[in-house]
Amino acid sequence: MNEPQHRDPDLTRSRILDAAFELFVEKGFAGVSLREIAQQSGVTKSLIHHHFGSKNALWEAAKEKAFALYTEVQREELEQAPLADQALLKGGIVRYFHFLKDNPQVVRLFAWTQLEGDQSCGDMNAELVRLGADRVRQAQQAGIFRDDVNPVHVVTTFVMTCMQWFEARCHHGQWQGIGSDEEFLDDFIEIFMRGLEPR
Amino acid sequence: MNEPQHRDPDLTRSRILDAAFELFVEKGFAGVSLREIAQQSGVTKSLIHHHFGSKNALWEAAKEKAFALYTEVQREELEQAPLADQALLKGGIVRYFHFLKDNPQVVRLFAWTQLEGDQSCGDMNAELVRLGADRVRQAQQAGIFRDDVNPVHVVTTFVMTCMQWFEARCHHGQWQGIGSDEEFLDDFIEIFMRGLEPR
DNA sequence: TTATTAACTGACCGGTCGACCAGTTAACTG
DNA sequence: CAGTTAACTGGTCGACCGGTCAGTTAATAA
Repeated sequence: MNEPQHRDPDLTRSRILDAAFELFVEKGFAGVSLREIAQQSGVTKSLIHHHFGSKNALWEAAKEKAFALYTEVQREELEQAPLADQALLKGGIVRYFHFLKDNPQVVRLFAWTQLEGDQSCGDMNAELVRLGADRVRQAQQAGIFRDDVNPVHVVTTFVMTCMQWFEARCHHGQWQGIGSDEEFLDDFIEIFMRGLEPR
Repeated sequence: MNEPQHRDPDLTRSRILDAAFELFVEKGFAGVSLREIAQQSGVTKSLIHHHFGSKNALWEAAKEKAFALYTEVQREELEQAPLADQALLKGGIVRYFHFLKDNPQVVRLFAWTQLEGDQSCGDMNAELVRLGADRVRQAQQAGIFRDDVNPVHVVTTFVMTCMQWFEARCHHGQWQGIGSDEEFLDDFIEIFMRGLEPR
């Protein structure tokens, strides 16, 4: 039987990273102090420097953690067999929407990096958008989508709407007459998919 | 002829507010110090406290400045005579898009407040959305738009897409195959308007 | 001209920031 | 077992934070 270890650098590292991730998502880079992260993760401030070097490096690590999950899930989705009919394309949108709903931290971290002007995660998205645009192009060639619009713009519209829905929740949450996540998604898909139908 | 005044409190106030606005838009509330604002506006830090009381109050004043412009322009737009045909509705979207393009600071300040969880400017938007939804409802009743979707969702989709386009510019700016502002707007309107056509 | 008000200054406050470092201790290696 | 490495601690650094205050100066009202 393994005796309980007094030291576990991997665990320590991940506890720091988890706490940093949570706090950065909540308040952004400038809004969080290393002392806060140290307290929340139950380690000393010096240990953070020991494991990550600086606040900036920790921030980069937190972003990487979030976007690794995002990239992995989306690439897996996009590298499946081409979606042959409208119902499957619709399913792709629904799954993307629910991924964001289940991972609101990713959405917030995206937003923080956007405001920072950080291009790195835009670059990371670039390949996913390329794959998505390929899918749209296939659907256009198959006659499922109209072919007089830029496939990249189709993907962009759909991605941005889903992102902004969750990012702006605190804004539109109080609007009179607005529906639930699912009701909004239904209406958006209705409009979006019909707008993409060939004449 | 007026002799040049040695003191001009109104000018001082507005110079502070302008500098604060610019810096808050750039870096957010937590990312800006009063010393920075003092330096940029050419006044002493104490004067900022004299005119605004605290950093928080200055932040509120900066938000108010941005959103006053936004609200005024949009209300004016929405209180015109009801838009009777598709071309006019399309024109409303185009004007909104270009307003955001011409006032990127407003978009960024919206984004900062969203991440802060500030509901006040969501509330401010609420009335505009109500007016917009009324317009959509009128178009539905006139048979210009399909009537099987929630009018609030129509407005929300359109507002969010325009907002996110400019907010996420640093992300999608590098994507391969993406078009200019105008090309994206054309495609979005194409999809969105056709998606709203009655069967 | 004088009194009052308010714009404005510079110094200073306690507190927090990220970073650094010398020293300690536990785990690993040969 | 001794020797090396690295995880970990506590204390400290200079810089900067938002805010306060006593004092000065310019505009204004009586």
